[in-house]
Amino acid sequence: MTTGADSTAAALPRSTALDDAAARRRVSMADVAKRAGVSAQTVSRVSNGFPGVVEETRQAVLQAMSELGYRPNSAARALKRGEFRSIGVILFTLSTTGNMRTLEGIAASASEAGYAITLIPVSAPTQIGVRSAFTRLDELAVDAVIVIMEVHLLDSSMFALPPGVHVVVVDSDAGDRYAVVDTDQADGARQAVEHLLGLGHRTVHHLAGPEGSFAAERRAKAWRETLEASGREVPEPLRGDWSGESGYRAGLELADDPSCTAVFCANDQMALGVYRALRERGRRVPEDVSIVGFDDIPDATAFDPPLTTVHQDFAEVGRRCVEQALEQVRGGASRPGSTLVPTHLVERASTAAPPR
Amino acid sequence: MTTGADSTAAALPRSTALDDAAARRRVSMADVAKRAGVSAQTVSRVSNGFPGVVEETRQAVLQAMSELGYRPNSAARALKRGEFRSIGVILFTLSTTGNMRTLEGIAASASEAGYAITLIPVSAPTQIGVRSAFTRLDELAVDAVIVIMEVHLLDSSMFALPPGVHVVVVDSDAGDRYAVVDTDQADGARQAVEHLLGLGHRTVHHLAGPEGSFAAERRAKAWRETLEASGREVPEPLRGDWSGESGYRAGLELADDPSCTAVFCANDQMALGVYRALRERGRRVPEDVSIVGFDDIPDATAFDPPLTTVHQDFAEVGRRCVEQALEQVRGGASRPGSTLVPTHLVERASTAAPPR
DNA sequence: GCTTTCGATGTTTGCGTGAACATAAGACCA
DNA sequence: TGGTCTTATGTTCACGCAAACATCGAAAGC
Repeated sequence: MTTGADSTAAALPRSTALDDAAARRRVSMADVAKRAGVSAQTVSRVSNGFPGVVEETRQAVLQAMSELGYRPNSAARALKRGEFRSIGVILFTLSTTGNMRTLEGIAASASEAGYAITLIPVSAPTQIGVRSAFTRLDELAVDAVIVIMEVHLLDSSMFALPPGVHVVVVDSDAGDRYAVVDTDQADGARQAVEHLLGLGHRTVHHLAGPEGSFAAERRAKAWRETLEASGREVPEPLRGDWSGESGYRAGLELADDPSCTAVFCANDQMALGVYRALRERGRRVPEDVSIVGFDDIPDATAFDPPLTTVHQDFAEVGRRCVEQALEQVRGGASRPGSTLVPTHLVERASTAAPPR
Repeated sequence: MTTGADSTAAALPRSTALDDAAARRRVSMADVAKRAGVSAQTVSRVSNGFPGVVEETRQAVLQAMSELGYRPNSAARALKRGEFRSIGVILFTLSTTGNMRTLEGIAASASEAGYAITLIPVSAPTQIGVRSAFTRLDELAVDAVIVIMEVHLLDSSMFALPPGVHVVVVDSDAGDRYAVVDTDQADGARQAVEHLLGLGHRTVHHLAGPEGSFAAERRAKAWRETLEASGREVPEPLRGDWSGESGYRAGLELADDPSCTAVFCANDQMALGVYRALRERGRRVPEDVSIVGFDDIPDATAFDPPLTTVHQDFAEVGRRCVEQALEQVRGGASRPGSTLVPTHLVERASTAAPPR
């Protein structure tokens, strides 16, 4: 860039050079003020909609603004106000329905509250990846951070958390240390299992999510406890990695077990894989085997048969996250504690009474 | 968190009231400078890794920084430097594989280049929604904007685009006005159709995306042209809205048409719905009807049968977007023109020769 | 021994805003 | 008519940082 010469010229009231400089440099309040024949402060007042500016002046300023194409400089604003009006979101992947939807909810609520969202991607779900994301926070213009991630990855990094940055965590059990928002996964799992037991199944098999996932753990735990509470036998759970592929592999095992009449899958995608495996083995859903999923992805209605699954209100999760974050920003204090968003079972066509 | 008091106490060995005030304020370079016994400028040099600071001094500054928990104030930095090091992304929904993946790609590339991503959600895919998103741009700290959206919604709003903001558009035909990045959808559609014709199908039916979608139009157009180029009959295309539900409804029609032996679906989710409709009507995939999708969503391998589909490299799209955006930021000029990312057909098990 | 040079560090300044304070010009009342 | 409010507008300054320039001390060259 070689604007140096121009800006120097701008200091001197000259003709062409000045125009050039003004064109190159961004329009500031001072430019608008000069054009409108008022002081910069008056421009500021108009810009912020403050009272005490007579209508005539206001119009003159407004006109000068639009003529010059004035945009307030948010850096200067942030510097002056000491806040950025932006919330950072740290996450590893958008590839799961939950994360994606939660992010959407966050984005919607934040923009409604006049806050921007700054995405902080984590390159890899490792301590190093997470740590580097948090390091990047140092130079990021955010007032609060929402972490969508298994918090056990964070433990050691969290100590490096810059003070003054408020944190809300999703999908974690760190309610003792941070503000946590999540869906009531345990209750969702309970509803799923009880629904199947209510249909007459002797017990319910479980295709769990990967190890190390709190979501998977919570769902598995609630499944087990619900069975135990009813005095049912608890079959050995299978494990997938959330993918349809892994569901298919697990489904093959399940299909070979004639005692298996009901499966609670930890997410919908794995359920899709299970469908395929069962069909391949000649077992019908729901006549021979009932399936319940978790998430209620949009495609669940297009599954064949449409999937009975546990619906999670991710938009609400996002909303609460922002709510918590802003509360902290405004209150200045961190407030540990959990917020649970209710889940509910959506009954479609993949469950039925067991075969006799 | 109330650790502030400690660090302040160290900086200013004075009374409580003062400590409190300083604790509330963020640590600035001046604080670090005082603590380390150097000038603020030296702190700045260390902070930016500039040369000309003797190792001993550097260490002292570094130590003072960490003792005080110093974080550079990015607002002040942006104000001084005249750039934000942030790219805005305007999009309506994350709910489609493409948008989500593209966003991921953008986020990854941007953070690699030292840029942050600011999400600018559009509340509704209407002129008003889009316009308000662009208006919000005024107060947003971004150097460039990537628009992931059907550009025909933008037309009139674009005139209000603040000067000095560079734009890259995804999924659009506005290559004459803006820098556009997209996958080579026409070629993908061509490959899909030719694959089916190559298997011996007389013609290929098409389940198109919604009206007004450029992606849908492009795919439909290429489908038609490929058929025409081979001198095949062009059946009336059906229309869905990208959802599995709409695919199911269209599939029902398709199933009733005995002449239909091959369907090219404009996306994978609709293909899933078609699967279900065909199965309900007793038509097998691929023995009776071959299906090809578009997108290659992760679940495509878990479909039953695994779906043959057109793969799009969204990560690459995101990468190119950032590349284009940064080029504009650095070059200062807007550069219209299209960048096409190749697509390719992934053959799985949903296609076969037609029944005889 | 005296300047010259250069490397390390300090001082000044201004980026664009908006809070706080200052001023000017009427309006109103006694 | 003089004084007191009120209202509209202007001035000053600081936010935190870093570019530009200034200074200082020591090593190098004569």
